[in-house]
Amino acid sequence: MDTGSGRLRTLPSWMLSQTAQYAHRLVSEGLSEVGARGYHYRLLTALEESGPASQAALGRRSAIHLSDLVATITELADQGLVSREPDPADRRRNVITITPAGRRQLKRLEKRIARVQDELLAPLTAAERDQLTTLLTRLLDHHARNA
Amino acid sequence: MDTGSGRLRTLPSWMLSQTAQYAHRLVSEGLSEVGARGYHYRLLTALEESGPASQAALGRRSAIHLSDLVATITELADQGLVSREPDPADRRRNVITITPAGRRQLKRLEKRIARVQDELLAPLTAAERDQLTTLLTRLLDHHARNA
DNA sequence: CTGATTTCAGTACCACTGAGATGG
DNA sequence: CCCATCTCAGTGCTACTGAAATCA
Repeated sequence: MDTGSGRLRTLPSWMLSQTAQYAHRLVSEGLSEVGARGYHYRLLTALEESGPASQAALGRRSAIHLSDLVATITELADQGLVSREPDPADRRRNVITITPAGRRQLKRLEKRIARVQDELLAPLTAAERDQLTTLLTRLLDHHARNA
Repeated sequence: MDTGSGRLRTLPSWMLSQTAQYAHRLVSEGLSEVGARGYHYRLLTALEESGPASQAALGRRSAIHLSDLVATITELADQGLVSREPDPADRRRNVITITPAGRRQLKRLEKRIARVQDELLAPLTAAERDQLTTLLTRLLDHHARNA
């Protein structure tokens, strides 16, 4: 991957994009070894944290657009990792539930994700990693508020 | 934009992706006010820094994939911001040159990009901004070497 | 022949928009 | 009628892959 030269290299927005791209590549590679992609990990994680939920609720937790969620759930359901059942209490809704196979897959994904974080931050000390996440949190909070 | 909840929020790769997404949105909005997009700014900047150059050289400097560069140059040429001339010395090559109109456009883009950096980093002090860019530089250097 | 350059066509991922159908 | 939910189809940006044509 080419990181560019000149002014670009010192432009904060550019540095962030580049770093995020390395992160994305590492994550994608890690997940594809297990036949998954980012949306799968995000959805399965949200599902395990919140328990069975409607698609709308999962969309919020996983930060996946509802339109994309439809296809993502279909993919996971085809692999038997989640089930999609109509909600008897509210027939507009589907209730999505993680299956035992889904939990096993999530465990595998989590291992790979953890390894990837370490690769990503390899050149930083523990203190520096904290510094970085603190600064990023500040930025995220600010922009989430001023959305 | 939804930033997600749970474990996701503390995952470094996720925080980087999210911050980069805010950055990307701000940049895109800033540039689209002048009818441009990221590739245009990157290409024009590379062109002003290096002078007239072949497409291959520009691809390296601007970190734009050669396949995408073809379309980008065509777009800029259609707007009269760059010219594409065959190189008399090596007929495989095109020589791309920025036009006066291209320079004027680049000035406008630079102003907007500078404003965007400030919006992006608004919640950080000058010292914290330095901290952030230093940490990101460390990461980028590391991953660029171990490419 | 080898290798550099340009071009074209298509893929992938993530985010988003708009419209329609169903149902509370 | 209004609103939430789900689905479908399509767009945009960035990055990338593979293959062909041109020519030093």
